[in-house]
Formats: sequence, structure tokens, C-alpha cells
Amino acid sequence: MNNEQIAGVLRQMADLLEMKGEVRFKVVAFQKVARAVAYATDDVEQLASEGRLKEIPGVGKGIASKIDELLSTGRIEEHDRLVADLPDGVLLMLDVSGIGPKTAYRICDELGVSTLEGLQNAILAGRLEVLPGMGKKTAENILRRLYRPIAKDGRIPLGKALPIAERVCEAMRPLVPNVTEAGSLRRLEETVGDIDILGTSDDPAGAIEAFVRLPFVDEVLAHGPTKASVIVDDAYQVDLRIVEHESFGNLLQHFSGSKEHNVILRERARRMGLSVNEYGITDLATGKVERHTTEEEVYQRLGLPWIPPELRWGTDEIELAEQGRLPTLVALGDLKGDLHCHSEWSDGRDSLETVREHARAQGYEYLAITDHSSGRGVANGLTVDRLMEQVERVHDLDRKADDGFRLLAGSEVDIRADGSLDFPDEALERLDVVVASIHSAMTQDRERMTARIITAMENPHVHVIGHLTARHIGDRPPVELDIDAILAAAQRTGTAIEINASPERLDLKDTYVRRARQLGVRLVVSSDAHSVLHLPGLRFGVGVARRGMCEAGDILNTRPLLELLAALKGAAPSP
DNA sequence: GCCGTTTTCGGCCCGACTGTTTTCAGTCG
Repeated sequence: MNNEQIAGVLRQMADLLEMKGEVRFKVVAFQKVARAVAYATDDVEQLASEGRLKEIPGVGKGIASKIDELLSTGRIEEHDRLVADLPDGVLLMLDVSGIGPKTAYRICDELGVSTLEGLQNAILAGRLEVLPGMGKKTAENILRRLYRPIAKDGRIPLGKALPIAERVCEAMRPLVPNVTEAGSLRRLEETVGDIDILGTSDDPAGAIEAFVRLPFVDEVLAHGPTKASVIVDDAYQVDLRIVEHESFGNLLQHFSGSKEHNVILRERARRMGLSVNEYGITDLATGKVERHTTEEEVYQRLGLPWIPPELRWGTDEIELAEQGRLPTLVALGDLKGDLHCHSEWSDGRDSLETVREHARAQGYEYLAITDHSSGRGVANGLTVDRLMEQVERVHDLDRKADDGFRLLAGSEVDIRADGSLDFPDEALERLDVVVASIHSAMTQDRERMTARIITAMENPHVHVIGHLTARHIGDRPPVELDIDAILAAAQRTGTAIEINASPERLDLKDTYVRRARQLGVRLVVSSDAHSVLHLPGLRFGVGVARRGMCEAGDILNTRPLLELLAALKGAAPSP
């Protein structure tokens, strides 16, 4: 069972306990651990087998035994008992935004409804609004959510959310000059639940008023004097929060989250006799409130160095900050080049000349052309002959331009189902950069897939494994593999693992990057651009690297050309 | 259920908004 699946069961436990009317703190304990498991760097099943579950923050004797039970039997007895005791369908109701555990229980219990369709019929028949504590408005709101589901865990991919956020900021900037993204978007999570935007103003209510009237706002979910939530493009929730100028640092810190990070920070503040909220920091002894215009001041007041948003997971970052052990994260400007890019020779859009020119304009020293191999029929993959022709062409362009920029000859070569490669070694050895990736037979079982990738890594000509798990976020699940075995093999063979920056992939994902880094596995950040328009997308990959705690030294393509080439050759030891 | 610069017991982060309420529970982040 993977971490995400375990976290899902624990979240359900929290919901069920809450519906059962269990004390708040017990519910919160399960919620906390669910998050910790979802963000755990280690494989929780592995931890359990070594009896180390209690190393996960928030896990004590009780929850540890629940996780052990889940992993050994596939179920948790208390979970089953709760489901049996509660009315049918309660968990289903929770998927509707606006329905929490209390309402879900009442709907199923008092209306005898157990499906979303049944709920819809009950509302249309006027049976919900007559319940005490409910009303016409509540019924209407729930009905609307049923017709246009904005699922609570229907996450928006980063690549889609960022342009929307930028459009909203653009529209608000005349009124709110310091308007900026916050929340999971600022932390560069791979998907975001909603789009958080904030700013300061002399007239918060006026700014909020203008926000809800923006032309692309389809629906207003909530509208108060300092905060509003709306739906744009018929599907995406955008929250705007405005406070007065002197609290900008407090507001930005508060709404950049994560929620768990803030909980730990506020608990820490309490021990210092301080209380933290989005307006300032209150000295509990004197009642005096300090406001801060920057985030640095907020953290400083709490005795901490500023913590980059990408590290605010609510795991161990505050401990690291206290100990002065925060890494100096890699930045986009540290990258000297890009090692994965396609041209019109395979399935890319642009010519070698165009790609070269744009990469140079991007400020890079080098760019690897890595078109597909022939195994990918659909992607117009190169035969060995065309590959050799392309290598000549690539070297020609550099000779002619004589501008110090270096186009590297490469390939994104297919890893076949048996782990062999699409090109013979004699062809691969003529290349500067060989990226080996999986594009087929993705349903292989864990053992075969793991062995297949390790076989590819053992080929001395393979420098990098591209988009390791082949997932498409929200679309195609990752392939099954033994990540620890893969990372160990990468370390042993010196093969680098790619952090693919394409927003629909972001593969390796952040938790795996953390593990890879701990193991000393070499990493590269690559755009996998199929058009020059994708080249700047490298920033998404840098975001993942930063979330993975990488410093510049952890990423091979922060090195200047000669050092990079030496390192890549080093990655190909003779068998 | 978890946890410890007062603690192995008694605490456990903070606030906005909505809808249905005469003071607050539920939901959300």
C-alpha cells in the first residue's frame, strides 16, 4: 500500500469519527497523521515493517497499531465498525463541497438518503429545507454543487492554475498594486485545491467589491468585507483576501500555508507567549499587537530565519530552521542549460535553429536536442540513420554560429519492455546526452518494471532516466515500481534521474526528490520542451527541485558545460 | 489520540463567512 492510499484511509477514519461525534482532538489527531503520511519522504509500509511508525510526527501507540492493522490485513476493524454503525452513503456526501461530516450525517440519517441522486430528489421535493437548522438557502447551495460539482479534492494542476492566477492578479493590480499569489500555488505544489490571491489596500471592502465584479467571474461563493471566494471559467475557485498595508507580511505568511506549517508555527508561538494570526503577532502578557510588513519580520519575531514557501510542508522544516540547517535552495538562475528538448525532427514543433536561438536567448550555455527514437512510431521517432544525420547537423550549427553556445547531440531513447534500448550502443556512444524513458508497456507489474528500468540504467551509455514514473497528473497514474530499488541502482550506476518540468508530468515528484537527494542520487531538471514556448516551463521543475530540498549542487545542469560533460561521462562507468 | 523549556495529566491554532440563528454551529482553509 502506498503512502497516498494509507493517508486516504486515515482521512476517512477522521471523517467517520467526526460523524460519530467523537471528541474533536481525536479527529484532529487522525487528520494530522493523514497529512504527515501523504507528505512522508519515507515509504510508510517500509517504516511499518521496521517498527518505526512512531517516527512519523503525530503517530503514537494507537494510530501506529491502526496503520499496522491496515497493512497486514488490508482493513481497520474500527473503520469497518464505524461504517456499519453510520447510515449508508455518508462518505459519499462528503464529496460535495459545502457538506461536512455533520451535514452528511443528518442528510443520510434524517432523510434516509444514501446516494447523491437521492439527495438531489430529496432537495427537489423540499425535504431538506424543512429540517431544523437547514433552510431554503442551504438547500439551494447544495443543489447547485450537485449540478456543478466542484469536488473538494478535485485538484487543479499547477500548469493550469498559474495562468488563471496571473490573469486575476493582472486585473486587480490597478487597484491593489501588491496583489500576489499565495497558498499551495506559491508553494508550487503540483496541484492546488483553489487559487489563493492576496494584497493590501486602504479600502479592502472596495477592492473585494471590484473582485467579485470581474467579467470572468461566473459565481460568487462568499463575499465579505475582507474576503471573497468566486468561481472563474465555470470550474476554478479563486479566493481573494485583502487587509490593510501594515499587515502585509502577516497576511502573506498566513495565507501561504501550509495549514500544517502554520499550526506548528502557532503552537510554537504559544510556547513563547505569543499568538499569531493574519493581522499580526500578539504578546499574550501585554495584549500588544505587532504588525509586520514582510514575512522575514514575522519569522524573525518567532526566532526563526525566513523559510522558503516551497519548504512549508508542516513536517520538519521548522526544526531545521531552528537548527540553522535549512538548505540554500536551487534557483532558476542557477541552471546553465536544459538536457531534454524535442525538435521538428521528431514530435517537436520547431527547427533546430529556432530551438537553439531561443535557448541561447534564455541565457543558457547549452541545450541538448533529445528527439525520440524510432520505437515511438507515433512520435515520428528517428532511425539510426536520421539520428546520425541529426548529430552532424547539430555540430554544424555550433560551428557556424561560433557564439559560445553549445547544442548537445542527444536522444530520448525508448526503454523497451525488456529493458533493452531502441538504439544500439554504437549509435548511443556518438551522443553527448542520452535520456532513456518509458513510453510503452506501462502496465507491467512492479517487479518487471523495476528490473526493466534498472537494466536501462546499467547500460553505460545512458546518462539520465527521463520522467521515471510516466504519470500524467490527474490523468494517467504512475507506473508501478520499487522506488527504493531504482534509487539505489541510480546511485550505484551514477545514472541521473530527471525532474521533468512539464506541468502535466512533474516527474520525479517532490517526495521522491527528497529521498533521491538523501541517497545522493544525481538529479537533472529538464523542460522536455516540444516547442520553444515550453522552454521557460523549466521553472516548474525548479519548483519541484526546491520542494525536494535541492541545492544547486544537487542538480547536474547547474554546472558549466565542461563540468557537466565530465559528470555525465562519470555517470557511465564501464561494466 | 498525542505530547512535554511548568507537564505522564491537562491541555491541544486561528479566523472568515454563511445561514439560521437571537448567540452560534458548520464548513473551509
